[in-house]
Amino acid sequence: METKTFGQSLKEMRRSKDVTQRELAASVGVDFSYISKIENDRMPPPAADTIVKICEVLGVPPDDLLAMTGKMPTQIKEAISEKPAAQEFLREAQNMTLTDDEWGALTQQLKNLRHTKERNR
Amino acid sequence: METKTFGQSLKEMRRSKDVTQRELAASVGVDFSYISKIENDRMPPPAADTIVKICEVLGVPPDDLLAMTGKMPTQIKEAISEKPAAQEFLREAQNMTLTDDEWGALTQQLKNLRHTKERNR
DNA sequence: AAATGTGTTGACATTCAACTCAACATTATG
DNA sequence: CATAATGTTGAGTTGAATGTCAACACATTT
Repeated sequence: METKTFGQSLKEMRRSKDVTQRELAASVGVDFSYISKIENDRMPPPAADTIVKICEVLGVPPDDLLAMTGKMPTQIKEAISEKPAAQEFLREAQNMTLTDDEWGALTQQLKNLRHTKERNR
Repeated sequence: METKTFGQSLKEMRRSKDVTQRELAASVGVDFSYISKIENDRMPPPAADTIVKICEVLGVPPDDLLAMTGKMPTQIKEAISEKPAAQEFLREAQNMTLTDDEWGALTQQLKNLRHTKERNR
């Protein structure tokens, strides 16, 4: 399974929206040459927040690109930073080295959590 | 509820173990003046990995100090970076802005997850 | 072919976290 | 008090992340 690079993915996304590097760069607020380098994998992927902006401009969800880089948007990072309970959860999870399936199960339970609450109102 | 600062906590921990700043610094591998600044909150808390080392030297679990700083050890960060499933979970959790109680519930379910598995073996 | 739009490249700039170094101040001990 | 041990402070350093700028190349249109 040949996985696409970050740059390749971005280039495809941008072209599919019929946007030039300069247009994208201007909207995002970076230099257009930077977009070029990213698309050709001459530089590492941009900061998480920049990725989010790029995706906003292109009108696509940032999840895929973010996942490729292993970066987390500032917003999410901060939310976790402020929550000791969340950190404890993560440390536990780390200790247990969860599988993807197990993470999936937890995501499901996350949703159930709220649904249960709804029912209890 | 007057919460202790990071520096205050560290200073107490260190003194309770009867260790000097220089001793601690040497064992951890930083300059002793840095320890001083941290203890007096003249500088922000050190990197997560340094906090962990400090706690190892002092023989205490790093969890409390880490929680105060909102930082995550490299090891944990990397583990998450490599797990898209974990990132998806975190994004979901972020969208839902979980309460501490809800995080607690999830931590509990995290443990159940494994217990269930054990039973199923 | 000239001008214009678009993409690429190399060198350099900026910012920030996380420290170090040298000097001085304070506290404890003989 | 003298000396050593310990702690404090201000200025500077270092490396990584995240870009910018200027120059050039290529492709397209007029």
